[in-house]
Amino acid sequence: MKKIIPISEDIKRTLIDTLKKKNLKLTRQRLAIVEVLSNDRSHSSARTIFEKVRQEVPSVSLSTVYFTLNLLKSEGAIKELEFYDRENRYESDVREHLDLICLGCGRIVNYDEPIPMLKEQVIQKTGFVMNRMRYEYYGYCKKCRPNKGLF
Amino acid sequence: MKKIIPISEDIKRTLIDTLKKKNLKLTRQRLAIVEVLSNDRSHSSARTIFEKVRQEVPSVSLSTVYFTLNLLKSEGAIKELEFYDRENRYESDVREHLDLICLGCGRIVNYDEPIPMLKEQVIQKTGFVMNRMRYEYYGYCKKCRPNKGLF
DNA sequence: GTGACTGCAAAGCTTTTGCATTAGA
DNA sequence: TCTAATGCAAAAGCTTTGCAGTCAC
Repeated sequence: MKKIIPISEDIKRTLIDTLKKKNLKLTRQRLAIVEVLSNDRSHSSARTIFEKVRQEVPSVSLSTVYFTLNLLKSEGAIKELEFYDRENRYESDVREHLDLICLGCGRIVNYDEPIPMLKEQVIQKTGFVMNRMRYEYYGYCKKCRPNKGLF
Repeated sequence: MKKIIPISEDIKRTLIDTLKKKNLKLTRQRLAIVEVLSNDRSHSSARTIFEKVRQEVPSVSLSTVYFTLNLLKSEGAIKELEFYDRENRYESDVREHLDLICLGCGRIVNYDEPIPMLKEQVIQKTGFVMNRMRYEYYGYCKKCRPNKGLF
């Protein structure tokens, strides 16, 4: 019987394996960053990740955080998202999904239901080959909606 | 018989009407910015728009360009997109569409075929009400693909 | 005429870089 | 040991802001 592994453990393992596979060092800083990333469902910014990592490794620097995030990003192990509030956000769940971005509270929630893919259609009509996608809806979540009216 | 209006004229009119409706002044700088935006199919950055406007109004400043772009953005007349090369891009075609972003040549092309909307589905399952969407595919266009292989 | 707009310079933020020091394998 | 990774400070790039002068209405 297959043991059920929580998604965060799964992600953590993927991130560590990514580093190991490339013979990259598993430093305390990197392990702490991986820990934060894999437990984070809220699409944190580099600064937020830095603050959290600092609780574990007080001496960590922002440049180390950026360096590691770029490393993981270039290996495709995490996704980077630019948003309209100027700070980039990072997420460790690289499965294809729609992000719901609340303009009220700023929260970003994954919509995990399957979404229709246009891959085939696009390549046929335009010759454009997709590597990676980004689907985002900007609007208001259930909690913030009452303050804003329905539309 | 309805006269056929090129889309850029249409957009130009919309942008100017937006300004007029809000009692905003139609300065030389703003008119030049509107002109550039409405003729631009390439999702220009603020700097690029600035360079183009400068040909018409040599004294224009970057801050004026940013100020005006933010004005039009806050009125919903243009869209701002953050991309992975650090400069934001602006587009005046606010109709819903998929952007195809080539990682080779950097070009951004609109995919104008209809795309399935999940609006109803999302609001039903999550209570999230969408205002604005963003669909993007990152990959390689027909021209750049040969250098990169199919996948 | 008057308040909104402009242009300049300077500041603000996020992200990157250079380099001496440190530490993982 | 030996090289990659770290941390610091400084730089780089994009965007915003403060303010005095200017211009559209």
